[in-house]
Amino acid sequence: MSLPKRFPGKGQPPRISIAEARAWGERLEPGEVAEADVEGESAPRAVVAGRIMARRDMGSAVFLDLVDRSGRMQLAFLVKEIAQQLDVNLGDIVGVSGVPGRTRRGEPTLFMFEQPVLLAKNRKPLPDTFHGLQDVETRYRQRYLDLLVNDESRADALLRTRVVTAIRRYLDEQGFVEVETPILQPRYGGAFAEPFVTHYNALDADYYLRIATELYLKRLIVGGLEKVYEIGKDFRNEGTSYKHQPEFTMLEWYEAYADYRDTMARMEQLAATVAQEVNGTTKVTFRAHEVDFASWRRLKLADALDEHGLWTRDADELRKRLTERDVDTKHDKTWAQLLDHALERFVEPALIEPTILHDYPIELSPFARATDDDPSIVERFEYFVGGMELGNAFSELNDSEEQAQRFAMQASERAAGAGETELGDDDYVEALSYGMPPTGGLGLGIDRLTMVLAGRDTIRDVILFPALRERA
RNA sequence: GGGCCGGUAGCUCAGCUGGUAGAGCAGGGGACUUUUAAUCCCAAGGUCGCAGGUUCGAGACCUGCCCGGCCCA
Repeated sequence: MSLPKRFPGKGQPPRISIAEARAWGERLEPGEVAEADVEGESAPRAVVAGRIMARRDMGSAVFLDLVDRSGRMQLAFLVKEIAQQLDVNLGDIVGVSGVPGRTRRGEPTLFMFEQPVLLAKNRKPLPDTFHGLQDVETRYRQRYLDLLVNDESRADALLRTRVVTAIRRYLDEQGFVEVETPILQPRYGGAFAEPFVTHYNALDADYYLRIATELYLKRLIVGGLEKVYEIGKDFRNEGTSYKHQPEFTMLEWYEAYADYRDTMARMEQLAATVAQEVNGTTKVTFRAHEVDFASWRRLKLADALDEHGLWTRDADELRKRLTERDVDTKHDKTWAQLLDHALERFVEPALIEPTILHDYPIELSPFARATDDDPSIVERFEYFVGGMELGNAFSELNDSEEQAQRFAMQASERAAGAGETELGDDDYVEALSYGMPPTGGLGLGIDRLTMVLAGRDTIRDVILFPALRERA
């Protein structure tokens, strides 16, 4: 049997969404069906299509639940001959044309007077439509089944697209231009992370999947595009956790003539705007805490560490204090690494309320501009919600000579045993040497933001196809 | 990489102290004239993650491995 390639066919009334058909039914009284306005006209029809998600046989009457992306609606087959010959099952995709109405009990229903058009046959049993699909591994490996039977999964997927749309709308309205920069790069940089390495056959050269968009976007600021952003995948060759995936979606923006204070204000505005647009409120519950995206605390990094008795510029002293707190520091070679460890272990988990942590040590921040009153501290901030970092931003270093020195500083950190450092990028330094306006830049983890807005505990719930090992 | 937990029918789950594999839903057949997790009857459905081992006998106990989850590094 050959199934139709389109529905409805040419010359037939257009398909409407199930939500629209349902609303049509809801305008009628219980027990009522839509009637023709004019004598001699046939009753009005609603043409809809979707997947059959329930079938209830009742003697010579059959009821189906039809589902599309907009919602669910009951179909009633009350004509005996049609009901008895109805040859469709759970999971089949059908198109129908029916008269809108409501049953005696008030359920919006399409009353059917002809057979549905079978558009796709389901040949495998669907997962339990009452309990849904519970096995997390199957949910990730066969996400289509998860989306079909678990309403929350579908809601999360749709919420994520609203997040991205809201971000784009905000930035577009603010005069930013969206750009695309290379994912395959001859050098990687812009973050402290291990790259994925690949090989470019035509050039016979190793290339890297980008770990950040930073350095290309700033080249565009040099080129005069003034306000740019990119939303795209970054790749980091590391393990997974509730907040880590090897490929993840990052927003970065760069704004000429702005500094990190302007960038803080813009981030706060974006966060509140997106939350409001996506959820209708700036308040969300994440990991059992209610937090408000419209209310950000600003805290100096040194003060945050001092609250835990961990602010000192002396590496030996810091190591001693961490060891006293049962932290294993044997992998931390430099002061900067010890500090990072202290931040991650004690400060970050405590930042439940939306918090901006600012003024970072220069060793950890090779692209950020120094503060006016302390050359060892840079105009950089990271921001946190629910004990999780959402992003990182700074007043961009725009002096090419100083940038070259910073790369040299990174090389000496590396020589001292720091594992995560920036490799130099002469091509980037050259770009800066043509002059880059003072610029404020920011990165934002889209997956993590979506997690918080969706109230999900794991990043895998907001990534449709999370990374999994190949099954043997 | 380490520790803990899990993997039984397509799905959701039982399975005791080791004694030969169970239910509900889905799928098949039947009954029922407004049901909505419809209901009722019948039949069918298994590499108990994989491989070894212990035992008269293993879904269960032991070892290794695979996949997933949580925590730690």
